[in-house]
Amino acid sequence: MPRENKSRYAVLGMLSVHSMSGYDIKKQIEKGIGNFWSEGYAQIYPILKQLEEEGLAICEVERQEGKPDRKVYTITETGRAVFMRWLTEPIGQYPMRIEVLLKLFFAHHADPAISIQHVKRFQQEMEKTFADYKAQEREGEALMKEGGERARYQRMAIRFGLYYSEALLAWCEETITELKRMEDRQGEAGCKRTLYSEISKSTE
Amino acid sequence: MPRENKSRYAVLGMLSVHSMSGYDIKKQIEKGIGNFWSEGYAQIYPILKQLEEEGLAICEVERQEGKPDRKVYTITETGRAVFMRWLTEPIGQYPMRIEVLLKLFFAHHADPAISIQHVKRFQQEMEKTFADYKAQEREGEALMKEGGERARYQRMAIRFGLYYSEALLAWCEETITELKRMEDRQGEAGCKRTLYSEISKSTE
DNA sequence: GAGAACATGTAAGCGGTTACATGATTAT
DNA sequence: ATAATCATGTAACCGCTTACATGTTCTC
Repeated sequence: MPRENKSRYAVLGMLSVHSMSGYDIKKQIEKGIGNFWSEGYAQIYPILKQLEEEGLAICEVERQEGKPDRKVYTITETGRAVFMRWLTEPIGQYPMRIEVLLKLFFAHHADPAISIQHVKRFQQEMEKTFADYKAQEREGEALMKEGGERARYQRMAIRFGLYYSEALLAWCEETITELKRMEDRQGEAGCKRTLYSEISKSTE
Repeated sequence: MPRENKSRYAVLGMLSVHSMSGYDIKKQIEKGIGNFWSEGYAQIYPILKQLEEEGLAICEVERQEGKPDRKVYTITETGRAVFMRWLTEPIGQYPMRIEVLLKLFFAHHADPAISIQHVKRFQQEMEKTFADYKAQEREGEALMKEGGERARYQRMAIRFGLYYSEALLAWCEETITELKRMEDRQGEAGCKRTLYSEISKSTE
């Protein structure tokens, strides 16, 4: 089976909540699911056009003063049906590609200091991610009290992010500690690491 | 800047460890970094050809009896230099696309039972991932005692997987519990969920 | 006899990113 | 002045997956 286009469903999903323009969709994706999903205009606009052609959404032009026209898209019943079909379909497993790990896997070729840099950068990213999710959690709590069903589901996605980023922050600390230990040991031995020299290690 | 081809570096990385054929590379990637990286033959073979053309690897044909010929590739010094440049370059952040979360985010349109299915499937995947990493950890311990520097780095990647999958397994349990609670509450109220009906909730 | 493992590739086509193109208004 | 926000799009290009193509040997 040919793999299906998930971007379509992200766009359709946004339209299932509110009618909006391509520009809005981008903003909403960034705000709502930006931590685990992203779409560019170069994806969104062609998809919207296509959805209209297929009768899954209709488009109305909204004139504005002092601002460009907006093309507001509304999901149709067919659109909702198609979206629901995707929503109920079982998920497929996604292949991951984690660049830090790829570099770490081959890092014995280089100085540990290089790896420390990589992991620290990843750590910064995770800290940002964690903070984002925390902020979203606080925001979400207000909505939860209003008794929104939707807020409950969104909270689950946020909790995912919290579990995820917290765990990986712990990994970063552990790993940086270990890398520093390796760096020290190397310093003691007076060995400088290059691609072609393998340091001889004394088994402690 | 145009984004660079990471698959090239995965292949080059494998060659930096041992000379091998495209077939071997596939196997080694699956075995060694399969949990966080994957490449298909349709990537590997053209890359190898290209690497040879660029002088980053050389190819020797090895004749075998009863088996097809093997084209064994060996990394050149230029190849190592190019690989090292990538290895020392800072990592870029990767955009994630997690399908479960996308579905969960819009799941208020559907019955909680659907979400339970999705999360359970994800849970199964994570259990497999966790078991894989655990097995790799045990294997790795043997190598660690031999005092391999490389084994230390590989262990860090494995630890990443353990932190990662353990955290997400915890999330799965929490989420399934919550979803079941929502399912029960819905059953009590006698409401059936469709796209167009919003259930009214009594604030407890 | 069927299927897995060994071994190397190509072609088609979608998916996704980057860069380009345009143009008005508002805030610093 | 300069940058940011609002707003919509296109073109080119690469990455990556899927499917196709071929042929032998060994195992069940």
